[in-house]
Amino acid sequence: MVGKRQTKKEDLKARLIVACTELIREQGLKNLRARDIAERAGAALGGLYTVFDDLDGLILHVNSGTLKQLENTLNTAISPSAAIEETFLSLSLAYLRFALAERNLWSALFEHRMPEGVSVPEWHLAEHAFLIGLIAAPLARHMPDASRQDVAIRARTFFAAVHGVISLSLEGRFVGITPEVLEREITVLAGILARSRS
Amino acid sequence: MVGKRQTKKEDLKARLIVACTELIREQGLKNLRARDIAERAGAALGGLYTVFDDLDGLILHVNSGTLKQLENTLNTAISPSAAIEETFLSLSLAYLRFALAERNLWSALFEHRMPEGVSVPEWHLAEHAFLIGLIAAPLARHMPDASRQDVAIRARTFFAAVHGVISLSLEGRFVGITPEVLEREITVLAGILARSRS
DNA sequence: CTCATTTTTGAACGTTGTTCATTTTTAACT
DNA sequence: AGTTAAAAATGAACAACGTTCAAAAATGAG
Repeated sequence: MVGKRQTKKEDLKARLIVACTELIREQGLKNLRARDIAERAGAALGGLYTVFDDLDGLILHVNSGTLKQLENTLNTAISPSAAIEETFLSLSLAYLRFALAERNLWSALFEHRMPEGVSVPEWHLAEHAFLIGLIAAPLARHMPDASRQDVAIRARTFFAAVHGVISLSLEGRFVGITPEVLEREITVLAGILARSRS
Repeated sequence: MVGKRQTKKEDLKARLIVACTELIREQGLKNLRARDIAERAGAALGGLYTVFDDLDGLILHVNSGTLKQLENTLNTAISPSAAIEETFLSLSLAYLRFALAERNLWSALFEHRMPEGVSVPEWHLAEHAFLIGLIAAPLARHMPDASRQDVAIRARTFFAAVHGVISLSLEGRFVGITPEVLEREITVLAGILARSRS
């Protein structure tokens, strides 16, 4: 049997992650406060620092959960046998809709920065890999002479391109465009990339 | 003749912008401190708030200067009569090199967020327009049936795509790639976009 | 039940951005 | 030049933040 000590600690950790996720979802990463998290989790302020090194550690776990959500969403949006045009289109639109539906959680994935000198831990970097894999699979069939690594790099490029369009739109930089136009542009870009030959 | 009052105020404003620019360039937006800016500008802490509403106002002016620098760099990178492939390639590579050379100032352009509820002032949003214009000019020749606005939207999409690739790389998300590979990927993407027909 | 150990707590600390009463500077007017 | 009201500069003080830590509460082995 697991001791009451460890049980309570894991419970606190889970409550903190839930509270932090909700607060980021509701108010965005920039308005996140350690005191708000502790209060919503029903814990003392100091408790947060008995589970995580600092706020960044907690945010990393929230982002980890968001990535898992995103992975599920994207996985159910595609069928492995579909043509590359259809797969790119489905992935891009599913990504766009996820970003729109969970704007703050999605933004936190890319807005969050580690403090000076500290880099993102390896276990969290690795969690991004599925995004590349999703694109690399159909792309490999279009790059039969390329190495596995080159396909992965190209997949990363294509993801970053679509991500950039969505990101710059939702950030409200430049003059804003309507969601309908954004969806159209994403559709066009996904088509261009799917049909491309370098 | 202009009064000593106004002269000194403008001088203070200029010194603050220079100091803030240098500090962002050296240490990045995240490590920017109001006290450091005032000290480097040779001013009292409170002086900052007699010229700008808050730190965000000052950062906006720094970003304004960075955009002007970027505009000069990109303008000298292209020739108006060149083919679209060459123009897209030159612009993309010049943009990449600017981002690499002034990484922190360039990052600040996109990392900076206004406080809750406050939106970026119109005069600063308008300063981004040249980026779209640079791409829209050659693109219009490839979209003869499209309206001026549709061309601008597509130009924005293409910029965002290239920007996304550079942005995600320099942020160090996912597994990093070397500058050479990044340059290759940017070259490939610029070619794909230049040759695209939707 | 006892009590040494672990966990939880929230007051306190150092560091932020911002404000404001005070001092200093400016320039219009005798 | 001297006077003085207005403007500007100053830096101590304030509120709010992330983080720490001495003290209190909870735990579980004997």
